[in-house]
Amino acid sequence: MKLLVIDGNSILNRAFFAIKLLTTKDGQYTNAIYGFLTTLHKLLEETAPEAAAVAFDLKAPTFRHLAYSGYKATRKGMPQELAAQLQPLKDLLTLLGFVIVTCPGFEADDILGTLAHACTQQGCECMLATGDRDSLQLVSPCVSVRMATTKFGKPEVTVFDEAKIREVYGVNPPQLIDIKAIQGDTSDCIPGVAGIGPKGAGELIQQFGSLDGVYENIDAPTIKPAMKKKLTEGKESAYLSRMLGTIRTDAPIDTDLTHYLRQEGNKPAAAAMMHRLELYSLLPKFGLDGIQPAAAVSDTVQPTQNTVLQYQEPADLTALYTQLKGHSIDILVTADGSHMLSAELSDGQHLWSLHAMQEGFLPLMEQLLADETIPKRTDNAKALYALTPCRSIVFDTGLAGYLLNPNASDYSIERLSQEYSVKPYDCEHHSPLLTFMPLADILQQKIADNGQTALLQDIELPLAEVLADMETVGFQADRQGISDYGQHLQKDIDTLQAQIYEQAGMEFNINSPKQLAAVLFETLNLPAKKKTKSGYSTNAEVLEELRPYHPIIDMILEYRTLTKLKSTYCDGLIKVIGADGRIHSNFNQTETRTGRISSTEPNLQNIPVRTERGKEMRRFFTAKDGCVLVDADYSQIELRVLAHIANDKQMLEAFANGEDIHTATAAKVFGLSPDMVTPLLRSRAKAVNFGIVYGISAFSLSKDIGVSVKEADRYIKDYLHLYAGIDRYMQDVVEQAKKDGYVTTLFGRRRYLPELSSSNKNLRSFGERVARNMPIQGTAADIIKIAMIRVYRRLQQEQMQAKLILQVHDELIVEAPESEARKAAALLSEEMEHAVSLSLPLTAEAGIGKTWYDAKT
DNA sequence: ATGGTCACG
DNA sequence: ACGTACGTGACCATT
Repeated sequence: MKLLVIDGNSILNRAFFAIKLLTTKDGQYTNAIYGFLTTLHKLLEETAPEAAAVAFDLKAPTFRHLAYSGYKATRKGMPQELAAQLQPLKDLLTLLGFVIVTCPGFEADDILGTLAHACTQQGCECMLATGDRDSLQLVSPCVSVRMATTKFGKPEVTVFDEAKIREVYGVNPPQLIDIKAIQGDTSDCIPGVAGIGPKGAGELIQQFGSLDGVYENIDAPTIKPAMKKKLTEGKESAYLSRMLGTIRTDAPIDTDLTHYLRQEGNKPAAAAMMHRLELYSLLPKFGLDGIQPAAAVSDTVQPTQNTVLQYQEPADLTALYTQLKGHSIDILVTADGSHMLSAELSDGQHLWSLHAMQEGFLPLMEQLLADETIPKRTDNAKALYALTPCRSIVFDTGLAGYLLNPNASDYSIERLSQEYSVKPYDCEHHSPLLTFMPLADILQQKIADNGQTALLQDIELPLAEVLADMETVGFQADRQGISDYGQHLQKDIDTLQAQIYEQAGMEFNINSPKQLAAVLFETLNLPAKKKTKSGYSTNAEVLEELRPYHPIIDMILEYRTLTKLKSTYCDGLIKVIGADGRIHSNFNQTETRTGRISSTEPNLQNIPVRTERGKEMRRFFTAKDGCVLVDADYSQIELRVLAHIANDKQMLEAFANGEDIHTATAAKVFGLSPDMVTPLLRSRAKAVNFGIVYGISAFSLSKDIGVSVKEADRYIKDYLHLYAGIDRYMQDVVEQAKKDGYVTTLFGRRRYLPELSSSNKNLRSFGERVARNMPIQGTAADIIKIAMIRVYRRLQQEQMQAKLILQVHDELIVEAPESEARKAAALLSEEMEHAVSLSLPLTAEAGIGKTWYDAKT
């Protein structure tokens, strides 16, 4: 039989330091777990053992620690980021069917020694896997060591048998103990003999065979007087070191090797755990692809009711509606990936489970969903609204999950059931029938506990309908116009490409940062500035500085601009224009950590505007025949929100007086009258205003506005002195966040910040910046969401044809018949300005035009 | 799949 | 001494 014994701590440690920190969206660190499991997988493939054990240290000091009091002194505790991964790894290994072995008073390598010894006695082959060279002393005819390392994130394994050790160290494995006894090992706090290193120690043992041999021959002529002196003075230390360095083989652990035979484990639970750790690439490596992850893995939360539900065969569905109408009934409508509906209905005693394949299902659902008197819960309100008119949708598990913690990427009922450890109802005859009602109950309770009920019911749920409508309506696009513009761009791109090749003296792929860097910094010998992980950076900021050195730089910058426009906007947009001539973007409501919505396939929230040539794209976003576009955007919404939240007198006053905030800031900071503020000073003040919202640093500000770090630091200090309320807010919000573990917006939206308790300074600083920024960005997001709902409802109430079609964070676009244009514009800015009442006014100005380009004010 | 780059607020 | 502004998504090259 072949037994694989793994030094868990050693391999976990190596993996942790070899792989950059990874976290799940919930903040669970996973890099060491990931590295450990890839190494484990490689070991299993290479050694195919029938039995396996994973050894771990326990925290308590071992006997060897106690034997030498200096031992612990320099040994640092493991970083918190690593410690947090230990228990999850052990749990996962157990679920994967591995036996975990620990032993109080013994270290992991003593367990390796003990199991190796047991194998030797029982005539089994033993393979030890570790990252630590100490274990090499255990190698024997039936014991080999797999030295595991991680290179560039990939596991590597070197096999050490007796021959290999003789080749590398020139001695037999047990003699390694004696070498170490002389040379010592600072990392293990083994003193050795002062003044003798690896070379001297190795020669001595090779010559005399052992530590005893050395001291028996201490007068031998090959030992020079200086060496003899060191050895004599260090004799006691040498023997102590040998004791410390000898791995024990007598740990009181289970040595019945059959107990380590590999087991199946609990595959669904293991798969669920890997999903939770977001280690998707490992699923196939452990035979877990295609395994349905366990729906519930923990017993910590019981279903809210202990009702035993009687499963009812779905009967005649038309009759069912009549039966249900007027009774208090719980309905949960779920939409699968392709928005195919199913439903669960319960009257407290019975459970009906309905699906789309049943005769009469859709008509029943449409009737149920449209019935205002019947409250319904769902896992995807937006999908329901997109499918059919709905009334009284009172709860959405996905939106609730998102509000409870936006640091996740998946708000499916399946994943939420795991996160909140919800068990299915116990349902007679069909046990366990999966129902998500208990999950909905728990989420609803948690939303209430968090004070987020209004946020859910009054903002997110109504918004789902608005977004569904925006997606359905779409934005008309001028396909021919885009195509012509693309052709025009392509001509210029071809010309530029030829010129670039000529300047470079060769042809290469300009789109490849790697090849471009080679041309610029090697062929043309331009001064390289910034580096990235994989080479020299060629981004616009770097190129900008290189412009004076070579005419090719301008061409490349131009080429980048044009190819971006061509590929992302011309080619990209043409691909997604529907048969109706309109672009139907997807507006995701549970994507961002701040509460903003995001737009995909295509992203309509990053259509160019900052340069004239890019802005041209907006001419191809048009109103349909007989209609115009009405576009309104908030003026400085984030700074206004900041002024409100921080309750900063100076800034509130500036806004209340209708001043230009950047000019006002410049005037105050530089002590000038507003009409003395030059454009340069205003732009610097503007950069500081932006920087403040992002959680400024002097370094970044200096880079942004091109002054020294010292000068930038002065600006920030003066700014915070002037706006004392903002200064206080920026300190308070971080302090509060550290206390609570999360920050919130004015409307109770939360973001948890595990980064704040990281031991990594950069990560912690990041957390602090986020703590300062999220309440501002998030509150602005809340406000425009409220405005969207109000605009949507007003347009309905006024029975207008106009439709809301796009949101770009601080901007709303309505497509309206020409006859409604002025009314729509007034309505739009009115609803945006009055969406909420703050201690300063919000302003939104509307523009009207045939295209987006023309409508934007 | 990841990194580099660049488009937006 | 180091790395540095918040939030997104798409495209391309490379692995």
